[in-house]
Amino acid sequence: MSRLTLEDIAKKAGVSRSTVSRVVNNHPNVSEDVRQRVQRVIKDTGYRPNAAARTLASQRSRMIGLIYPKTVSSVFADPYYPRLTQGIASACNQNNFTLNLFLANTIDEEEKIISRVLHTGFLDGLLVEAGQIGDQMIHKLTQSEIPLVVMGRPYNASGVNYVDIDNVNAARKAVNHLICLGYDRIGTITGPVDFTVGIDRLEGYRRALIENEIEIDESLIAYGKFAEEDGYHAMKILLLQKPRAVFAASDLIALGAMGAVKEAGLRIPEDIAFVGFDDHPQLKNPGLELTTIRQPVRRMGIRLVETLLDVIENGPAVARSVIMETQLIVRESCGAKQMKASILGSASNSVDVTT
Amino acid sequence: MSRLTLEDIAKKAGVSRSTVSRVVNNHPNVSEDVRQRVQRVIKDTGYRPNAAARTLASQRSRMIGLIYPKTVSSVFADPYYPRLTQGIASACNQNNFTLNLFLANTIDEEEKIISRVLHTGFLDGLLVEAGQIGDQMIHKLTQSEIPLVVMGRPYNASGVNYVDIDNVNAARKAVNHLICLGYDRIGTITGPVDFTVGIDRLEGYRRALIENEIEIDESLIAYGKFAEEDGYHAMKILLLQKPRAVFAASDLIALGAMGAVKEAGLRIPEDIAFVGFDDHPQLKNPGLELTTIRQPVRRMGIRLVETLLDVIENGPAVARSVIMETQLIVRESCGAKQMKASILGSASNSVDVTT
DNA sequence: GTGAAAGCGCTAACAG
DNA sequence: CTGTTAGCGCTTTCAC
Repeated sequence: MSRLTLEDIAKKAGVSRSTVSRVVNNHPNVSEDVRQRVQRVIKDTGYRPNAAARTLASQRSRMIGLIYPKTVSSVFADPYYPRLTQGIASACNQNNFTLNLFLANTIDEEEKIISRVLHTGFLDGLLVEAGQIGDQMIHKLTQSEIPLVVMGRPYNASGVNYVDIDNVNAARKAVNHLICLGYDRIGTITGPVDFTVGIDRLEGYRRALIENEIEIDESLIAYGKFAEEDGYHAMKILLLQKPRAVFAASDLIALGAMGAVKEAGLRIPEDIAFVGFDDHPQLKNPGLELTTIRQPVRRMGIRLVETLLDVIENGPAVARSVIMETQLIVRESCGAKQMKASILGSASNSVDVTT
Repeated sequence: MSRLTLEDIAKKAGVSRSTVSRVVNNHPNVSEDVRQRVQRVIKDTGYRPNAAARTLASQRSRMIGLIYPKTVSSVFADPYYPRLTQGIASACNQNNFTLNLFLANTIDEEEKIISRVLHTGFLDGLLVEAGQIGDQMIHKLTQSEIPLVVMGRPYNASGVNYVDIDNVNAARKAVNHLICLGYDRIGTITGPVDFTVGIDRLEGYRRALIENEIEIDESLIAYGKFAEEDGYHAMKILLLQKPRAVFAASDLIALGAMGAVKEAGLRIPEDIAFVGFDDHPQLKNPGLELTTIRQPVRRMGIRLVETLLDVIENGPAVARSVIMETQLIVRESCGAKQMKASILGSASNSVDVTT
């Protein structure tokens, strides 16, 4: 228990309370010897300032909130969120901030969280997952003055700070890779199209085809969410269209889809080639190395915090939008490695192209 | 912004600050009409008390901390932790507590977190993952007076509160199921044996064999961590011993191991039967339904919070240890369903046996 | 049942 | 460079 107060330290060091406060807060106006003396006492006694008192007096808590709306907290176990959360937590540690986690399961919980977070004033800033299109959470949060950064581009992005990747171009890059490898009948299994990320990756697929003057065949587009079983079921349907290659909007989708392909007795990539999206390290499938788009999830978490601290520090005058780089990681599932050198050459060009 | 203070509300309602405070805190000594009047004003103005001021004055913050030590935060993306965290977050919402998340990546971060959490006095209690055996985190935390509940039985459990399942008996139940089905040469792939959970599940495997007077063949024990690739690599080795059935200490291990089995051209369960551990819903493998031990991870999270609130409320006089129930879930991978009715009968007996 | 008053432990002017 | 002095907004005795 932090029974010790500033007063106690002041007494022991033979100075006033304010001087101790200055030392604790690294204020410049303290003579070197006094600083030393006070720091000694602090160290010897193990004194730590009381957080609540500090917050009350300074109106800053060094706490930020991390909100996952109900539309995403149900899929919180998707490797994406833990990884992102790790990055966020890491950056908080780095900057001596404390992270408050809010997972909303129901619309009621969302309301409760919003009201708590906005009005009790114990948070310096807020990180919110973009969530489903039409979700009112972000809208409500922007009404208030609290510094806010959104994870993922919100549907109506005007004036709100966010950190994201360029999903359209990343997906385009993935599909272009398949086109470069010479495949025809390239299909896709989409993510949820009521999230910008799902829409954007589908849009990227379309653009790649259009750019290469390939007609878009709607029957080669199967709709899913991001989960493994979505991939499995969507692939079952897609198989009827006999695609030669598939761009899956997430690694999890790719995993499920590849399961369906194997079940059908087909080989990967000889019969159907795959490119996924995410490159989650923990999804390493030892049997089949997945070609995929790597997004720097952990670093995005760090960047989110840094952006938020910037807003907290320097005000919200300009809206920040940070776009992180992605990278095509070529492994076995796309068939590039099996192909002859000449094609490999043109394919490996795309490896280093970042959005 | 919570520009409004108690004072403002008091003025508007024509009462004193203390009365408003009483209303806010549901104190009994307020006449009904005054209570009504004050509540009206609060509602109309949208007043919310300032959290820092409250904490400072009352010495209670309604915040609890959730700490993942460095030995587990690296595997935070294992579905177990997100699920547990969901349960914890949900219970916090339920009880109007705020959750502070601490993920330690390095030993330095651990130190920093401990010191912050113990001495700045802004937390009413603490939840800590048990972590690796020999980890000093819990030891350090128990030194302080702060209410503490550990997730998973700590290695030296004397006097510390914890919530866990009975890993030994759950594993025993799983292996017994395989024995009942008539398999010989039952192997296991363990979890990390520097965690109590890894040790306990291995112990359960051993006990089941001993109980049934089956000699333990150490070459049928392959050591892994909990990850999918551990399962894959361990199985590669185990295959040389030609096991007829395998108890995997986690679903992820089972997944990886089954991949290796398929790669070897063997069938599940006809050639090798499997039982896993966890029953993570998001790991539904559409190709092969895994027989496994279900542990109520989300409910464990809820229970952790409830136990902690109990300690906060009623003091640490008695040490709480809560053991949650587990359940054997019979699906395809163990081969029970393919077997003839008589054997099925005896097997299904074990289905409802809970620890 | 209600109000007055004294802090909770700290920060931040303001003098000096 | 240092000390004094007000608060930050709330809870909580203690009188009445």
